[in-house]
Amino acid sequence: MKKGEETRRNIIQKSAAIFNQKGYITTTMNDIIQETKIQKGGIYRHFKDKEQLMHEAFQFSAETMRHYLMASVSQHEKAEEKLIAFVETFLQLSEGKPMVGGCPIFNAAVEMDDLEGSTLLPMIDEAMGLLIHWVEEIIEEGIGQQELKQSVQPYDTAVYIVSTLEGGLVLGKLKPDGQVNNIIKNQLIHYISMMNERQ
Amino acid sequence: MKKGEETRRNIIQKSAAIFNQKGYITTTMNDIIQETKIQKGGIYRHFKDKEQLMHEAFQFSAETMRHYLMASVSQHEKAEEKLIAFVETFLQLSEGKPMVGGCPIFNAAVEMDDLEGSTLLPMIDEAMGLLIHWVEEIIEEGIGQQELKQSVQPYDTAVYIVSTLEGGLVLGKLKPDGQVNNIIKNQLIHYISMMNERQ
DNA sequence: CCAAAAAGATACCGATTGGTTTCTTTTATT
DNA sequence: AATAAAAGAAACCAATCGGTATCTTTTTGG
Repeated sequence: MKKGEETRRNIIQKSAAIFNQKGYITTTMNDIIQETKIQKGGIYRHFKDKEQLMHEAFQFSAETMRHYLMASVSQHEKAEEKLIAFVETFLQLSEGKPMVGGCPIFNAAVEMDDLEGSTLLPMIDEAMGLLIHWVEEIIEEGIGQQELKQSVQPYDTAVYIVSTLEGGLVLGKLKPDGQVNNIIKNQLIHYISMMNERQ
Repeated sequence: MKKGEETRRNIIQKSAAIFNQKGYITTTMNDIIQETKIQKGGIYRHFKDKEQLMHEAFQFSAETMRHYLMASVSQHEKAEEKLIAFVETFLQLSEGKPMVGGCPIFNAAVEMDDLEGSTLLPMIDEAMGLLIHWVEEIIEEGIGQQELKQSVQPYDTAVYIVSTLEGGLVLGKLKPDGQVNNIIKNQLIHYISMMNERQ
């Protein structure tokens, strides 16, 4: 890999972490300079403006999270196990895995959803849609394999699970003793177990 | 009421709405000037700095939401009905009632929870604690009145309900057709009904 | 109705914002 | 090793940030 491409990725990676903690608008180019140790001229050689860097950093964050979740979920065969793995892996975000600052899609959604003219919003919308659709597919497959009850509604269930996880992650950050995460995890696992065909 | 006090409240009210949509740090004094039609000198006569205005605006928003929820919940006698009223009234935030921009406590939490030195964070923490504790009390009373099952854990259930509502509210804003709100509402009402002593 | 006090407008301040220009250094290719 | 191209540093830019000082207007209490 050429040198330039390497620093380019480094800038995206570093700034993605800052964006996810401080927010996209709140984060300044000086914040990124401080973290990357690359001067303004060096950064603006790789990105035409802050907006482009925001876009690429967001996509990087969303992808990172998808891959991390995917690696965990794909280790299981049954739908119920996949869903539990999804829940547990998602809640690892509270421990900074695979990134600090919580769910990047959700954080960006809260920051941007009331701002007019946000060019990031379509990307956020798509990334959240992907996440929900993925859970939906896991459930659909589980129903097809007759592991989950036929009465389960895949989309509704996916929206419900993701909503609870996202909300719980934020509430857990206010009381950082891990108690909230355990509550959300236990309640969701119980909820998922109720979808099982047997019992 | 004296004239000054009137404008003071007006500034708090207007800026609270902007803060809840644009975020506290992102909102500029010029945004507030534009909305209140009061010049900078006029505003800074009532508030020593932006931080003080942020604090008072947040408390105003949190109180407004509490009062709105309280007015709805207190109309019911039984715990199950109270909880359902809480869920339905909370989700009215998606329609801008009693304020635009979603839940002010949660929005502020997402914005501030990773920022160091945020003087707003303790207030956010307290406001969210109040909200959860209130739901917890409704559940405790319901158990005491033998309306809800003894096996129900008040705190855990309160955290779970609020998490789902908060997450669902944000997800609903990305797809503003009201579908997500209906899903969250139906699932939570079903969840609450399972806590009922009979059935 | 009048003076004192309160409220508000205007103009300004230094610091910081995102962004650009220019110059130097490093990397890659022959 | 020489040279061109790529990468990065440094200095600078106008615009905007939060905040202040000063002046004018409006409200208030006697």
